[in-house]
Parts: sequence; structure tokens; C-alpha cells
Amino acid sequence: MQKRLKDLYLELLAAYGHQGWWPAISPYEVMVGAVLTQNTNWKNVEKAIANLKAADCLHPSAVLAARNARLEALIRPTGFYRQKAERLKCATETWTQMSARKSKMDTMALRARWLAVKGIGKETADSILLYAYGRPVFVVDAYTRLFCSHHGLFEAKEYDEYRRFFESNIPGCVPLFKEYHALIVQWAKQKRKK
DNA sequence: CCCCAGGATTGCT
DNA sequence: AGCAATCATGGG
Repeated sequence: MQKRLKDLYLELLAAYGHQGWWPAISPYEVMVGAVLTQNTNWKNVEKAIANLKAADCLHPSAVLAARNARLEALIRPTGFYRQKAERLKCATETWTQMSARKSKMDTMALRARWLAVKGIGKETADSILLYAYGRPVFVVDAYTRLFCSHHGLFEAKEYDEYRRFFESNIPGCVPLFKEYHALIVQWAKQKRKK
């Protein structure tokens, strides 16, 4: 593990503590959160998740059976609710299809399958792979790029260049990937407050 | 009143 | 290939 990346990780962990992103909830709920949080404050996502749960609509069969208008009303606090209602259905179809096959699939093949879903880009796909499926994929976002440039770690244009930078310089350990990404987000939030 | 949030797609150049 | 417009609610 590259020393600089390890030191920074330990610093973040000491400063902010264990973030515990997406802990004791169902993997499906993680996937729903990954879609709903696109360009949206997590607090708003929590409201939508609570709405879905209260309506007993937080499982694949219920989402697939729900009318779009109903889904839209439930996830409204997350914004972009028309797009997201459709995206949630598309993602849920894939989720259901993959439930039986995913264990046999290579991580990159699974990633390609998710990237083919409308409304699922690289960051959302990787969040699903890491936090819902437990695959060793490093999630990159705008904060990750800011973090890299702020500490003089790495500069690039493409999403996948950043992803591979982390994947090839820290151990391919799922809990570490989960925690590191969450800590970077926390770091950026704190930094913004100043 | 402004800007942003745990993005992705489409369309134009 | 790059870049702007679009989607839309809630909080600072």
C-alpha cells in the first residue's frame, strides 16, 4: 500500500471516525439509495427511503408493481423525481435479473451489466458493486478528485483512471474501500464548512 | 437572492 | 472529444 495513501487514510479515520456507510440495511435498499442520491443531499434521500418504507414499497416486487405517479410522490424529496422513478424501475429490473446470476459473474462483467442500465453511470454502478454487492471496486466522485489534487496525489481526466489509481495502490479490501470513500466525502464536507 | 447536494443523459460543436 | 442544458427538491 502506498505510504502516502495509507497515512492519509489513518489521518481521516482519526479525525472523523468510522463512517459506517450503509450498515444494517438490506442490499436492495443500498441500491435504491445509490440511485436516489444522484446529485442530491443524503438527508433528502433518507426522507424518500422513509416514505418508501412506510408505504411498504422498499422491495423489488413492490417497486416494479407501483405506478410511476405513486413512485414519484414517494421519492419526491430527492428531486429529479420523474427521472428517478423510471431509473429506479430500470435498476430494480436489473437487480432482480442479477439476483440469481451475480455470484457467478466476474466483477468487471457485473460492472458492465450495470453500466448498460439507463440512469446508471460509473459512480452509481460502482456504489452498487461496492456497498450492495461487496465487490472490491473503488468509488470515485468529485470529492475524490478534489482530494487527490488537494494532496498532490494524482491528476487525470477520466473516472476510471482515478478508480484504478486507488485500486492499484491500496489493498483490494472491501471494508477499506467502503471506509476510504466515505471518509473522503466526510473530509470534503468538513472542508467546505470552513 | 444565490449556490450546492454521496450524477447521468442528451444534443450541439 | 469536450461542454452546456436539463432534470427539481430542500438547506445553508
